[in-house]
Amino acid sequence: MSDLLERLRDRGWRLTAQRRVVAQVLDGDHVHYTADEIHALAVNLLPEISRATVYNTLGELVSLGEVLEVSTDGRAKRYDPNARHAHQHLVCDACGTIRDVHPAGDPLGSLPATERYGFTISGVEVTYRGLCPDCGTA
Amino acid sequence: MSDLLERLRDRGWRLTAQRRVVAQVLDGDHVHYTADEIHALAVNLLPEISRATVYNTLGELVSLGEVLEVSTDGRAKRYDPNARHAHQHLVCDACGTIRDVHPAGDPLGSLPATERYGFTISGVEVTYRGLCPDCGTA
DNA sequence: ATCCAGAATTGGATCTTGTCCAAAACCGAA
DNA sequence: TTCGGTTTTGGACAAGATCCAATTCTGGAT
Repeated sequence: MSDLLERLRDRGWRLTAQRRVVAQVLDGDHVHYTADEIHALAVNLLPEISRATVYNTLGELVSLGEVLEVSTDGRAKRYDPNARHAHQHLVCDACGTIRDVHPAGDPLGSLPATERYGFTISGVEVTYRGLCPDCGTA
Repeated sequence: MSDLLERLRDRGWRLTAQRRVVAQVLDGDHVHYTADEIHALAVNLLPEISRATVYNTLGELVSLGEVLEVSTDGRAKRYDPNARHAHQHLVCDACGTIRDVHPAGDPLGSLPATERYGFTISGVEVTYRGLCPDCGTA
């Protein structure tokens, strides 16, 4: 966690109590939260933090490349603090939970030119879908 | 298009003017629309159709497996009438446009057991991201 | 051709997610 | 300690989507 905060200070971030708390909540988990979940967790540590600040801070972390924004279906976006390591996601179709996975194989190469339709391709995402342990046994 | 309508009638669907129009709008395109775009197109053909009906109909088509719901980032969901053929998506990060692609290679196999964390996996999605021809030259 | 029960449609209210703004509070360099 | 510029706040707002009771309509039965 201090890793992240140090990187941010080096980039000129002011270290406010609010930002520290958001960083602390995000730290190192492999199951990702929505902005409102992060807000709820942050409130436990700092009761007066506002929703807008959590959204602002998450947005800045995404811009800086420290956190990834992951969205599934019409649900709320989730924030993945594990932006530095290549990985894929496992999504529960019932409750929306997202987990990181680190598959062995290389994700397929890029698209053949005949399938690009003039697009400039910058990346590939691979998402596995299914039911998490909690929802699967219902 | 009548293919789709016939399959639906076989499953006990009542064929209303509204449903016919939604099916007609969805028919066979490889660039996918949002619900509101579909509503706008439907209004051209049937001025009094309501937004709720378009949402209802799309939801039913998704439940029946005739249409896929595709969502990207915080944007509106898009509807992919091409549910019966395996394919992947090409998404424009600037304007949200989605196109189908039909890559040659098999999408990677399923996840190794050690990476499943108790999930029951039902599918894999592969999405290429980039800029479409219109947005890329800006 | 007509009737009728149940299914579908309507449109407005409502919910959720997320963004925006001006005022107030705060951080940290000097 | 002071001060300027950065952050935070919270309430208003916007977009996407869902819900609901009242109304309309479909299609099988007659």
